Amino acid sequence: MKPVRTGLPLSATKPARTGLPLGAAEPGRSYGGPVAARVTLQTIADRVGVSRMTVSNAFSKPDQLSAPLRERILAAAQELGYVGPDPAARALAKGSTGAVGVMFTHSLRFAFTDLVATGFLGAIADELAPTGLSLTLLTSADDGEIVPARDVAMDGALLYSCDWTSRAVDFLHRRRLPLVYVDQDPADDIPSVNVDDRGGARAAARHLLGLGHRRIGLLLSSVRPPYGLRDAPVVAQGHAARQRLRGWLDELGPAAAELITASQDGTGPEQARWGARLLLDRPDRPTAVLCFSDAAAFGVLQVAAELGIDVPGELSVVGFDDNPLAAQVRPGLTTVRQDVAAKGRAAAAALTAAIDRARTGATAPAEHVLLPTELVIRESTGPLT
Amino acid sequence: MKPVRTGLPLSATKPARTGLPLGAAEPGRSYGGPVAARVTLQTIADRVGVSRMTVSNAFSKPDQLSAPLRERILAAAQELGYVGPDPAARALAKGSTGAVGVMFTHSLRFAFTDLVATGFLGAIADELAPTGLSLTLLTSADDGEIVPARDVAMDGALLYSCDWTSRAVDFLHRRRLPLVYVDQDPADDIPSVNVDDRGGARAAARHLLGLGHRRIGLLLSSVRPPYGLRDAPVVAQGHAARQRLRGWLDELGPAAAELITASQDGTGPEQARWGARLLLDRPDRPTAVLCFSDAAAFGVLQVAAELGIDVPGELSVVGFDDNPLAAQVRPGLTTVRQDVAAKGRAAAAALTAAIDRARTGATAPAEHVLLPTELVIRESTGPLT
DNA sequence: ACCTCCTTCTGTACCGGTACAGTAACCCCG
DNA sequence: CGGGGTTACTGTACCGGTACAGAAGGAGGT
Repeated sequence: MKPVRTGLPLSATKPARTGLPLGAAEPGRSYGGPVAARVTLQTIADRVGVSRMTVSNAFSKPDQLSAPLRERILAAAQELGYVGPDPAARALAKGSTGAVGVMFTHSLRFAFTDLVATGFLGAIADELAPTGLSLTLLTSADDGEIVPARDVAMDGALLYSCDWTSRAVDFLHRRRLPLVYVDQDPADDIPSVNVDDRGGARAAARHLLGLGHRRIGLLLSSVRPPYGLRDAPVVAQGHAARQRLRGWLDELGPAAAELITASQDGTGPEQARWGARLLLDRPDRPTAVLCFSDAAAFGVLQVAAELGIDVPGELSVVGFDDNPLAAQVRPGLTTVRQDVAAKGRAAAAALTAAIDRARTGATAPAEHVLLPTELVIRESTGPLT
Repeated sequence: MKPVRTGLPLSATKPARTGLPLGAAEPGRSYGGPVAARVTLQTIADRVGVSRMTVSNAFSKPDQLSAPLRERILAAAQELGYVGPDPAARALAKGSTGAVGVMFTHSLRFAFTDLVATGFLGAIADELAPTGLSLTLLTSADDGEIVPARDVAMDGALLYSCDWTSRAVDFLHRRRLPLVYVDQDPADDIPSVNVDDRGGARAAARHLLGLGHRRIGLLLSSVRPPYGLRDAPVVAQGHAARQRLRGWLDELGPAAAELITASQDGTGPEQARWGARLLLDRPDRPTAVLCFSDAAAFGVLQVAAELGIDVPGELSVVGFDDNPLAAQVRPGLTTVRQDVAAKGRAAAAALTAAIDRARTGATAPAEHVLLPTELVIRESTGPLT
């Protein structure tokens, strides 16, 4: 007698299979309902007359059994319509799913509309593909019953443009998942990938100063009253935005009397135009504007055109990111390039490394990658006239 | 005595907890290694002095236990650093993960670069968010050890711009996952979402005929020699491409002697330019071109500009999709609009419906959605001169 | 002939939850 | 004061796999 897992109480056992060729196919203990019962490893095992474990090995560890037997098992599986080990069960038993998450605070739509985000994600997808890991898109929504960050099985996650304080991010941490921060304030024990936002911003500011500009507008993101320029490097939303502002102020001087700031909420085109108006409608209109992103800069270019302000004759505009559109708008946008594809590749590599580390129990210190930025001068900036 | 699941052999049991307040925290049976042992439902149960089931209910079915006890349990969980039921285990026990897949044949990068794809995916993401389902991106890659389509746990999947014959698609079917076809030849038993490609193509062709064009070029996708126009409606890759061609031929007449066809491989900009050259370099250059996508049409516009061919003066160009860029290129591209956002919403809705159906065992017939298309006339088409 | 090693397969004990069918205590009612 | 219905919690039996430690049998060495 050998015990066999069945739907019956444990005391019920089945006589051992002899391994002899079977006649008619056993139709899978059909007390599961009128539909065909679920085919599991056990079904195949019974059919072929081997142990469940051997069938498992046939799929997951081919070198653990003889080739002919494996063939027989695979054939039986095919015949019974068994595709392979159930992913959910395997995930539980092995402790690893084949998927990693990417977390956004913004609506997920942002992940597909913003060219900087899509470039980044595309690179991740490409980099992850050969490892066999799939990419799961996570939102920080935590209102519903289901909170992806807490309830989706995954092997690790990328935190990208996330709200630091969201409950979802907290879940991710508390689950002790291998994480990688992208464009976030680095933490000692968590690998991170960042670009040299501050350095790039400095270059942008120096560029304008070199052209003679002194009344320079700064277009910030999500800095609401009562906060002003002094607090902005702290309260602006997003590590990148804060670093960029810091970089500008490094060069311009934090107290520069002639700095004019405006802040927009969010990253959509409407918000960009709104922020642009705040700067361009003023009587003491700046002669140049530094924008926290290209998307924001596009708003400035557009509003300038509407107001009949010549760029770069009357107004210089500098963006950030080198969005693919930056080279295509007229005039071409001077901007600070970051290599989003490289960022994506680095992030994916850091994540797979972190997952490996967690799996093997290795305790290498967390790596912190800082990618360079580069000022790209196009037609939207010119000398003060 | 009540049996308690421990790491010890089954015969070992533990005396029942009395429910009295506990002294020092039991440090989680630390024979798991030097690091803190994993915190599970049982850990919390032992701590609070209730059954594992009650702890499970505290998280998953709040109305199954009294509020004060639930509070105590949640507090203990918090204290022990327990985030919530393990997603993998829950997936196995409940038979549902919180994620659905979207399958691409193209490199995943395509999912993030093609504006038609991103619009579609963004809409899906938006539509799915309130349901709590996460989106997992799947490739049809099946070379590695891990095949996402077979090895990733999910509740259902969308098949989008897929290679019909790929092994990955087959896996998805054989797993009996709830599926929805998008832009695929509909199958009776599987819900599908399509747009009226054929009708739209007819409108495009009629438009050109009405403008007097007779020598019309057709830019196809992935129709390699030895196949010609006659076979193209069958062999062209992608349901949409085939339907569009059929629609053109409906109006132009399949044997129209003056039709000129060219085919490009793939959907990238280079391929588009290459396909465009095939048409425009000929001595019997067509006076108008119907393209299977806007992306291809952009290639035609670009090459025409390079060759000094005036559009629409010497050449009319019609695209397909109404890619967001179609309105922005010069001259504005006449095209057949499909509402990709609506397609995404419909696909997401169909998938959640299919998943519900599978869950409840309901057997409603599969729905087949067909969304309208609309000819959008811009500046790239004009009368034959 | 005996011992060792390797290959191939098996059995048990998990992975960490949930479903479902109890059971005990309490409440209300006639 | 017994019966019927709640409410609150418990026990058992799974979900469908994998890890790991045997066990059986044959090959090879001495």
